[in-house]
Amino acid sequence: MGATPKNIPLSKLSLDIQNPRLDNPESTKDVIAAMLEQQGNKILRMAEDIVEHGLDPSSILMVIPHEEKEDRYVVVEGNRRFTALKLLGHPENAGKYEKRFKPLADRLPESILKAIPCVVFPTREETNHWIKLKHTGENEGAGVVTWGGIERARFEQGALKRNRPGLQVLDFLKKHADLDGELKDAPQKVSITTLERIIQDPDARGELGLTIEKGHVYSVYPADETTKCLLRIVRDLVSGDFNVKDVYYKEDRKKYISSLAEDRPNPAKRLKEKHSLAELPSKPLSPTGTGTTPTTRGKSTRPRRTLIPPTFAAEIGHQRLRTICHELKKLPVEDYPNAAAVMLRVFLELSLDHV
DNA sequence: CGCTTTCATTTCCATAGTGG
DNA sequence: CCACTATGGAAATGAAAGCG
Repeated sequence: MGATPKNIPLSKLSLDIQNPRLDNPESTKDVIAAMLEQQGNKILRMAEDIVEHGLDPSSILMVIPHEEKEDRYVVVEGNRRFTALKLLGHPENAGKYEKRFKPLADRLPESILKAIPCVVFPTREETNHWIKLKHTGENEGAGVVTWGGIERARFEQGALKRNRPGLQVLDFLKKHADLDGELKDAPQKVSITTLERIIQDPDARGELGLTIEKGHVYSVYPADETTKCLLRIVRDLVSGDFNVKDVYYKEDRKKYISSLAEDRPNPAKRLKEKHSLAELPSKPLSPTGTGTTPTTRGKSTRPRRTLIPPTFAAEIGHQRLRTICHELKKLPVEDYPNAAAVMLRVFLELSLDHV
């Protein structure tokens, strides 16, 4: 152990000859040449970003002491960043990219190159684990788990100002519909770009009674009509046998929308005014259950959706029976009436045999 | 000119293949 | 026999073209 943070000037840092991105370079000159050869434009882009925003403070260079030269360090992690910095310091080494690095170098505040935040490790071995985590994927979750479409959309809508229509649809459904059973984690599972492909098609929008202005989604139908059809679409999206290719081209989308049939909103119920999906008040929990106010905690007022109540407790000695019981607590009867019926029969017959 | 649609590139995923 | 890797194909996303 003993990784210590330290600010080191550019002049005291060396490129790593053993950089895994490169195939056997001889000298640091080669390293730079090879890095530029491999990904010149990416490094240029990074240099631009550094000039504009400075160095990413959350991600510092990992260095180890130089083997020969006292007082110098070798950069073992962050070589792309370091190459960008080095070329910002000495654009004359950038070969064919020189002309493009020069103006960037002129704009770079000098202080940046004087003290580059690094973390010093005593030996290369001690860096291996951390480098692996950064570069070899998720590592069962120990490493970097990259964002999917939904996470990205959330970020774009939240932190950046860009509105994502798909996200508004999902948030709307979370507020206004009971997402349970197969749809419980639908908001995480749907491919948001596919959803947006549908609702960004003007013809589809017309059928669904939606409009999008500056990324904000509006509906001209009452909430329950909107919910009905959006829920259907989301259900299709997570159903497994549905993906982009079903709505890839305009013609596909047309077919798909008409296949929604009565799940489309009823034109008779069209409202005069459009309203924003985001601003609709939440729907009351159970519109029908007025008298029996379920203020008491404990029992759920929601109608049961499975054959065996999920709370049902029984000691079942038989392995297979136990798992069948478990499955019957999860299988939504509405959606799988036959499977549920057959399973129940098997469950009963096996139970009798077992007794 | 901005919004749609189509095309191209990148990324993801499943499966066959390979070696321990 | 199992676990891991390479590979091809499909899907998602980004970019360009097209259209009104």
